[in-house]
Amino acid sequence: MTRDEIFCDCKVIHGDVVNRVSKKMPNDEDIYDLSDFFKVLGDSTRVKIIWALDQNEMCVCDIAVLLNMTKSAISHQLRSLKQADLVTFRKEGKGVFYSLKDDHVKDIFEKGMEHIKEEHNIYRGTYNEKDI
Amino acid sequence: MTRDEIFCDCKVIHGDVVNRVSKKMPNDEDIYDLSDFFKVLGDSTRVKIIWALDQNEMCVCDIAVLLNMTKSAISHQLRSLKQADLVTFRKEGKGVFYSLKDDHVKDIFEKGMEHIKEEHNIYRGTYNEKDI
DNA sequence: TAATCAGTTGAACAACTATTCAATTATAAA
DNA sequence: TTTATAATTGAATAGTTGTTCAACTGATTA
Repeated sequence: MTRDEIFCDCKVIHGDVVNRVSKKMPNDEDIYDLSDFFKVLGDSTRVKIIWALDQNEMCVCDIAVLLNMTKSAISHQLRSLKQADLVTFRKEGKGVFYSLKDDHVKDIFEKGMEHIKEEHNIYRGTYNEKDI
Repeated sequence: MTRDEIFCDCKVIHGDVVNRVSKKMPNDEDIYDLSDFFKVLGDSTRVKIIWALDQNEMCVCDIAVLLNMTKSAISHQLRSLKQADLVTFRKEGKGVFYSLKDDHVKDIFEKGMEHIKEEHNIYRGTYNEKDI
């Protein structure tokens, strides 16, 4: 009994493909880590914070004013970014100064922007949407 | 009246930094597009689908069996991926075969994996995996 | 000491989202 | 035609998440 007959309302057409791909799939832990990582980047507030910190280290108040949000909201988001190892911080007097931890994110942002800009170009040129 | 005195319970310490960074910030539309793009990648099911389609084009049934999920659930997720212009499809008989639309995602996944693996290395020493 | 400000935290709430379920469409074969 | 399978769709639901609010900690200063 092969993988493609286990359950579900499918008579799989390409059991060979499924089996081959199945063996090459990353383990679940890596999948979850990866999607969790992108989940952190999937919020406009956090994207803004990352973008800002890429320009300059900033304290919570600075970010709050920059984004026109409360210190509490910013602090909560910084906690997520800290847990995801995207930002680090140093304390100075009453203030806490945050900064980016490494530059992987910058590369990823650039790639993401490329993707977005290309989609824009597609729509401006030939449009082909929903023609089923 | 400068940016840093508008509102909020902060006496901003670094108004100069805030103003400078503020001018360099991307416009809101780009920020939202970027975070929406990452939001699509921020789900383990969609990550698995993308990873699978990077190996081979597959029909909905194939993916459903591979991930041990219902066709309906897969179809819903494929819709998200389609809307985000990450996948495309071709019809053949009763089946619909999906495949990756471009290779931006592959680059981004690799960068993301690098980030994750580096975090692991912090905890487990400096062992570095380089196969592929 | 008391007062002030930067920042954090937890609970509550509203908004969002992934999956399930049932119904439906579409193509192919009997 | 009828039957069967692939795939899609919409509604409902359970789980997740971002922000607000209030209370709190800790460092600085009067």
